[in-house]
Amino acid sequence: MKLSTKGRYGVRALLDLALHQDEGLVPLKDIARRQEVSLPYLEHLITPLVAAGLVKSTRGARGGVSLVKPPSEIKLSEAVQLLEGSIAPVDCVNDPKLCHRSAYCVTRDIWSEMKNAMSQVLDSTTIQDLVERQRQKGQPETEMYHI
Amino acid sequence: MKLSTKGRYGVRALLDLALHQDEGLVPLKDIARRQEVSLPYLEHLITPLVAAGLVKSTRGARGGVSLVKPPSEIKLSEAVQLLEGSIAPVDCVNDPKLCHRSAYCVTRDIWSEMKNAMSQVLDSTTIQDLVERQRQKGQPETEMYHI
DNA sequence: TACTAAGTTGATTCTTTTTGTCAACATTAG
DNA sequence: CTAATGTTGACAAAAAGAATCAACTTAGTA
Repeated sequence: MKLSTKGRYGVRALLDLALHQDEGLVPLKDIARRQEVSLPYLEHLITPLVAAGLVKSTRGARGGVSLVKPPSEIKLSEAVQLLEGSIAPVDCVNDPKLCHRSAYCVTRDIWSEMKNAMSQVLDSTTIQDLVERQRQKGQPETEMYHI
Repeated sequence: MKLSTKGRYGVRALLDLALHQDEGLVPLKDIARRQEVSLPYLEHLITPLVAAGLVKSTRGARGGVSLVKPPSEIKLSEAVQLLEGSIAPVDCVNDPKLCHRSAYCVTRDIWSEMKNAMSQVLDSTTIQDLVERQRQKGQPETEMYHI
């Protein structure tokens, strides 16, 4: 039941982007540095978010990425879905036809309940919520880390 | 966020075992056949359950496995923990020291909430609950599948 | 116009995890 | 004694995860 780095880094990238929105276009390089992720990898992480229209990218000098919607309208469920695919613990929860036992399988019902429990958390949290929590905690990113 | 076959097959094996408790010791071979899992693989799945004292095994002819506790006292959280390890979406939820960002990381808080949501489902469901659901659904296993 | 700083895309690679299999062994009933 | 079972550890094939690299496109700017 582990989240991959796609989901973890991807959500952090969105949060980082939201925190720096006011500075205009944010270069991936900056996000990569602050979030301690390699730039080539971040480029791949951001791809599905751009494809889905959650993030807009601008090429060229002074380019970068920006959020298309306000952070308050970006649910974590949406982001995680794009980054990781379905959070269902087992695929048969989404598509019963994948397993011929589905109709009589009671464990499948439990995995479905787990999915719902997770969805409830992710549906009720937005990037804006993360922004506010971050501002309360302070130290929004690693910027003050100069070794 | 996928459950591995260990968790899925393992919980099904426990349910199968609970459904056939009254027949005395249940050979792994029978569980493997009904649950459509290879016997050598099932042997490995059952190992942590035996080691934890959840399941008792008896070698030799007419041997097999049996539940140590009544099904009503076996929480799914306990079973899944043994089969899969922690359900925390990220390891830093269990051990903040794993990541130097933990203290200021708000995404970690969200993953922690997800873990709690999942735990709530698994803590409140026992193998006995599965047994009862299965009896209501009928067709407890594949026994009536003769092609 | 050239140059440079970006994002895009696809191929490739390395590592780890998953999902098993196999063989040798230990134990017990009959 | 023998057959049926569980135990253990080594091994391996396949898949997924986690990147890296190179070639390309685009856009600002000197």
